[in-house]
Amino acid sequence: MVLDSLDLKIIQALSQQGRATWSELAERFEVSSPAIADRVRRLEKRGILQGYTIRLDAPQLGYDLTAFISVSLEKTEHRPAFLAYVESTAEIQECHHVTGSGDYLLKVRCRNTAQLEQIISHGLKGQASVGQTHTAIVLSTAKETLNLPLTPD
Amino acid sequence: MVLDSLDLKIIQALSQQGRATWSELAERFEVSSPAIADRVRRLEKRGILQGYTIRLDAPQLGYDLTAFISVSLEKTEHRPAFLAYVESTAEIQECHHVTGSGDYLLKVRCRNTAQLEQIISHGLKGQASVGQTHTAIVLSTAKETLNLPLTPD
DNA sequence: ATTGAAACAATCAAAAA
DNA sequence: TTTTTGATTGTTTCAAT
Repeated sequence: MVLDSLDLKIIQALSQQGRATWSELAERFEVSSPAIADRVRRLEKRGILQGYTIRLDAPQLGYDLTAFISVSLEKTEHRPAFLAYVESTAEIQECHHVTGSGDYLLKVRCRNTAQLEQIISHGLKGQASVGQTHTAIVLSTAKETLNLPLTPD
Repeated sequence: MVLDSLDLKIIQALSQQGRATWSELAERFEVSSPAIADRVRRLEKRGILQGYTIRLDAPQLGYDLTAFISVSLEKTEHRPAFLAYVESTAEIQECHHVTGSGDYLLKVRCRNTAQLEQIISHGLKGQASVGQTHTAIVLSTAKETLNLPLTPD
């Protein structure tokens, strides 16, 4: 089953205004609000719409430091322990298995360099599987969004 | 002006359930719903809570390919044109100025390798300022969240 | 920050496209 | 199967405290 143009318009609208009311969207797209509610419920059920969240200003919350850490794993048998560490560490926002020089690319948000050091030297290097790491500190962020380029007909 | 424990609890709750009703939060945190509404309005006004959005399943929407592209800029005078290109390209979800070998680290979501090639060979390499690029393809993603580790007292 | 009233939005069942 | 309508329920908002 495919997405029609109304589904895409709803997804696009909620990407920008995740708390838009069904009646707002109903008016904007010229359908009834139960129709919007139904579409959204179905998108949720299909797992396309996974949930609702907020965009935060990390620096205002004391998170002034963002870093990307490339991690090479040596002992592949300890990979589950590494992934469990990643899962349990709230400062690690993203963890991707990637091609290229490192095995995993981590996006980390932390309060300061002391906390970053803690994560690299104790958290990551403390994992039996972790070999080399390479850290790139974010100096500034020009763009950061979750939006996907959806093209409603 | 600082955040108190109720502010942090609201932020944390909305991070997980961005459409939670004020009355739900009011009951959970044992205050009235106008109190929740007021806190949220103030967090929005201060720019701490920047907005509401949704989490999408990118593969189900046809975005099967995620890549991180490290970009080196040569002619620094064309940097604004590069940033304008980044801004105008919906497939580029993130662009960070970073320390280390490349100047910028881009997170890109696209439909397939053909589209990735288009972005690298025409989009990026078409910019006067862009020198070398290094692309890491995401094989799988173990973690991907916007949440910050907030510690309510 | 709370209370209570008014305005508004979401949901459900029935029915129609 | 999906949408609309209209009634009901629940939520947000506002003024007063």
